[in-house]
Amino acid sequence: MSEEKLISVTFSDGVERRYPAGTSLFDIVAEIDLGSNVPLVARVDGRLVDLSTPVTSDCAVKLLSFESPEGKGVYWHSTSHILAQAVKELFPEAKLGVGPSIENGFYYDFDVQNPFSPGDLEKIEERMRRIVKADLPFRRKEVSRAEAQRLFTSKGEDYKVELIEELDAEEQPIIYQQDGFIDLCRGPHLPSTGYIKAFKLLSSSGAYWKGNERNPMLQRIYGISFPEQKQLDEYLSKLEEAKRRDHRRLGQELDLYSVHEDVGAGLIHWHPNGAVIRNVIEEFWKEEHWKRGYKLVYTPHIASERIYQISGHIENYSDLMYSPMDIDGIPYRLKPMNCPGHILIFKTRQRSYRDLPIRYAELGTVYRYERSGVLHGMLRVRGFTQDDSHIFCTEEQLPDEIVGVLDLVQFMMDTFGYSYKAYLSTRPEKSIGSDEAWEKATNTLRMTLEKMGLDYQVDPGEGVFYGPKIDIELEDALGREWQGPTIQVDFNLPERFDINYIGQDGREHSVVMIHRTVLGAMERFIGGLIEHYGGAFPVWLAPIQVAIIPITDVQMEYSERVAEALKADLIRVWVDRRSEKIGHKIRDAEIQKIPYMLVVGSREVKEGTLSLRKRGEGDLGSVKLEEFRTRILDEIRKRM
RNA sequence: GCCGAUGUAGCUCAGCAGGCCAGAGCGGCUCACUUGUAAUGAGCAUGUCGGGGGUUCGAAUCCCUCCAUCGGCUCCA
Repeated sequence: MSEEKLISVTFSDGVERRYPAGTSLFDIVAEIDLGSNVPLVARVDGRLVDLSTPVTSDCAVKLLSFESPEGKGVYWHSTSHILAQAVKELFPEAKLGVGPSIENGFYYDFDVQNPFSPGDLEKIEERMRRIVKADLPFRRKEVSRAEAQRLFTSKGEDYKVELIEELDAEEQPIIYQQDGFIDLCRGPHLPSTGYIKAFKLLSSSGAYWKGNERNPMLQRIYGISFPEQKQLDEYLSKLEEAKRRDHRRLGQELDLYSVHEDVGAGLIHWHPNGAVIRNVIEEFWKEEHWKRGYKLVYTPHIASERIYQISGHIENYSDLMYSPMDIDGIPYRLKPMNCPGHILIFKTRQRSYRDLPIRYAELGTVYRYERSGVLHGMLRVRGFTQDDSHIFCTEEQLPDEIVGVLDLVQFMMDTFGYSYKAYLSTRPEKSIGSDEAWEKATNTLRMTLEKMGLDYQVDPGEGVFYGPKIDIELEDALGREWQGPTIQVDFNLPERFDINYIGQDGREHSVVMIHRTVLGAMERFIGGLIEHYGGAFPVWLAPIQVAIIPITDVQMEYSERVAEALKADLIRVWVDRRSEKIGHKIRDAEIQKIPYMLVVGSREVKEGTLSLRKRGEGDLGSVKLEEFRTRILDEIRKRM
């Protein structure tokens, strides 16, 4: 009997086992009972590999199922290969682009004569089902560069050939094959196509090769897959839920806003209901800024082009600015940003160190040219109102100012029920300012985040050219991320505008300038809020806070009296005077997502009470007017 | 801006292998009902069939073009 060498495999749970050298992970897995947690791939000494990989020396192994991010990624990536195989079988002339896994699912890009139709997607799905059923193994093979070149050139896969040419010199091309389908791919992959239990192709669209708009446009197919049909159904119903919450749909149903072709794309008209929400938020915003030492200012919506030459906006942002209009022979522009105006106000007098910090804040409406294809409801528009502020301070004051802004951010986001993550963006390649200034400011931002105990990630090189920044990402009720507050230090404008202050030493010093927004823009923020709340706004924001529902006309007068009493406290009340059955009125109030309903019948009139009903919760029994008034005012005050 | 799809009543949608007055449901209006916690019934009216141009005896339907919207790409508050 030959001497079989045993090697030691340590699993992630600490268990150590011995196997003959050359045993594949797949065979190892077969011996272990892992319950329903089917392993898909493994990390061997930290490297992600196929289960078909043999273990040849002592190693640490971590088996990964669909429950892990890596497992999901591999699962989806393998599904994309199945998609590609199906497409190649049905459309042999299609050329392959790339087909990675993404945050939710996967895609694959193809160069085809005719874009895919919805009917094509069905046919492709059908073909994919056959490939899954055949349970074809994914086979990995390392090939030489020349071999890979020859192989993909002979297949006419120009894009793959391009990818091979771009491989690092030391990187060896790897191909994966299932059945007759061969793809250039780093892997790893599932053991076989049969692992895919439930999948769906979701959409197709154009996408530029390598994401560059000068490159040819390929046709991309998106899809998703899961180990269980139930998970796919859940995912699809989550998509449905997101659709139900879509701010464009709710904006229409709840009569919040509209956009008009005759006015122009991306320009929002706020209806009374939407305007209430905006007004309440703006009042709250102003109040909070007053409390925190900001001074509110207003600046004009158009300005001579000269100011944007000084600020550098013409130079750096001209493609997002609207063309000039001629006024008395001078070119004027619609305001794309509020900063120059605030700076001019700052500069109207000489500032002493005693004046600083100066915090100017403005709900400033700006207009920016957005390409037609990117417009999206209230979230991506061409005219919007930023909750903008510029803080002018000394270098010493910078840390405290950042703390102040972050504290405001936390307070605001807690009020709206968002959780959030912070990102620190450092110096990009193309930038202005000294190394020293960058380092100082970046460190200040970093130290402040740490001091406040905020979790943050560093985005290296993602800062703006004029300074480092902190971005806050919000997570909404559906777990989706939104771009939120941003705090930017600016080394550029103080220099361009030559803004400074007189220090204690009687000499001029340069001002440190911070741009910051907390909500971003009213349009985008409220569009996001609509989805966050699914249209069911908390009482303090609800356009109509109380619906009073008389059962018959006999209770109309009493109802009106109750309404008047509540209106006196600025509570937004509506009396449903329609000659409808109470069930109908309640249904409509629920659909309109009105937080409170007060049902008034003869019993209530006789007893001088109200029958209280809460949105989504149903009948709460009878209350006295005073009792209800106290309750709702308390909720409004607490911004519940 | 690019690729694809869509655009018919206030809303959601049917009609679109060209051909009598363009339809349904919801909503609206009128009338009746006076109602107890998620849809009372009857009647009436819905309209430059996205805009412009063309083909045709005849266009919501076919072609061209512009606009808007939707899904993506690229870009972004």
